[in-house]
Order: sequence, then structure tokens, then C-alpha cells
Amino acid sequence: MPELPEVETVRRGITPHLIHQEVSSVEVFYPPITHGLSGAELTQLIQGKKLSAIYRRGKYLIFELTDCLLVGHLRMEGKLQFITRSKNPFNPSKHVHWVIHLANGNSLVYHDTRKFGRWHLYPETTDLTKVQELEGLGLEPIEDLPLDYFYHGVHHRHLPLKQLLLDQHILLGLGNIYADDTCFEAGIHPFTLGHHLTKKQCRAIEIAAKNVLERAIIAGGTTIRTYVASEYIDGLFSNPTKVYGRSGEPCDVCGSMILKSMRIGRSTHWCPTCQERRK
DNA sequence: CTTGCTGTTCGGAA
DNA sequence: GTTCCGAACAGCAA
Repeated sequence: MPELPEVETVRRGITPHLIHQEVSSVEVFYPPITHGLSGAELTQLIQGKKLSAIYRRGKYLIFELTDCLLVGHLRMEGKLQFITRSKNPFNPSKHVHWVIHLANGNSLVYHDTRKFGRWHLYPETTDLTKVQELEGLGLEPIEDLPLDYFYHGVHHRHLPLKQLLLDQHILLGLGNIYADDTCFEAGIHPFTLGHHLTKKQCRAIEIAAKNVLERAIIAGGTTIRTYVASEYIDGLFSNPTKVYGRSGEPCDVCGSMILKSMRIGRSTHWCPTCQERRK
């Protein structure tokens, strides 16, 4: 489900409920999601430890506990649900794959219909440089980037812009939805090849990505206020896209019909007028 | 019923 | 080294 804004919204939503809280036990119903660790094994490893921080890097969530890290990726459909003591004992649905119980009686529940998500415990370190999943990741588009950063990442590549935006080794956090909207916001055709992009276009893409993601985070932030503890935080906010999922509809800016194409197993959406193809 | 599509990433083949 | 393709899984719509 989540791209960067959704993961960030989940992080902000659950942090106040979890920070400084102590883990009492862990249940695991589908161990492949926890690198094969059972509930008993995970309980053994983190029982009595306190959550000291929750970070996000790209689409990864990182729970820092006493002397250890729990690193997770929600992939397509992972969701976290915080439930209060009053909802316990909790009857997990068949798509709930782990539950972390806190000493105060509340619980954090992981739900993932397609079971693509992964959670990896690093039992003896809080050093993020030791985390394999984070090795080689690119930079956050919502933070300041070095001069011509995206240009240097793509000008020698023979892949379409859309695919380069999905590559987490260059810019972090864009998925299929926000990659399409980033191309639209930058006014560049998603199939423009990396080595045809100018420095100016690349700068426009950096700015577009930042704006698209920040707007979505704000939309999530407004939604989160209505967040109810018993509901999944899945970040499908009232944050309308400009082109994604809108093929056949008129473009907001020029009225042209938005197009859709299937490539490499993913859909891509664009406005043929606002994103005229050059090469 | 079957097929294709879905917000992701990885590993192995070309 | 870069690029392509299928796999992991479940549900839904056509």
C-alpha cells in the first residue's frame, strides 16, 4: 500500500502510542514475514525492551528498542493497527501476521493481505549502518539534495524516467502513484530516457517529487487527526492524484484525455499535452 | 471459471 | 555492468 507519504503518516500516527512503551510479548502467525522467527523467539529477544524511537527511511520503518532495531517494509498491502487494551483480547483475522503486545495492555498489529511485507530484527545493535535493507538507498526527495543529484543518477541510464523514479537507489520513497504524478508535475513524459534528460529537467523532477510527496504527507496529516485507534492506518487519504488512476479522464490543467500504458508489469499514466514527448 | 490487474522489491537470466 | 522478467501472495473485477 504505502509509498513514502503513507509510511511517514503511519510513523507519525503510531509514534505517540508506542514511544517509551515496553514490549511484553510477541505473537507471530506467519513466520516468513519475520525472517522465520516465531513468536516465542521474538518474545525472547525483545521482551522487556522499550521503544525509544521510530524512524523512516524511504518506505522502510525502523523501530528502535533498547539495544536493538526492528526494520520493516510494508510492500504492497502491509498495514499497522494500534489497538488499546479495551479491544484486547484481540481476535486476529487471517491476514494478521504478527502482534506486539505492550506491558500497558495495548498492542500493535501487523496486517498484510498479500504477505509481501518483511520485518527484520537486529537483536544487538541500534546502528543503522548495520542494516542491510538500508544499504545503497538513495536520498530523500523531501530533504535538500546535492547540486544536480538526480541528473548524475540518471544521465547515463537507458531506462525511461518512470522506471528511474521507481529505483530506490536514486530517489527514495516514490512508488507507482507518486512517480506518475511527479512526471506530470514536472511536465515531462514518463518514457523519456534518462540519458535524454537535461540538468534543468532533472532539477524540475527533484522539485516536483518534493512537492508531490510533501502535499501527500500534509493530506495524511489532516486525515490522521480523524484516526481512530481501532482502525488500520493505511494512508489512502483524500489526496487526489493528477494522473495516476485517471486514464480516460480530462487533465485538470488542459483538458486532454489522460493516457495509460502497461510496461514492465506496471501501469503508467500521463497527459499527452502537458507532458509532450521530446525524444 | 479464467484471466489480468493491484500502492513492491529481489534475484537470476539475457 | 545494465536491463529484463518472473516470483512471492491474495483478492477483486471483468
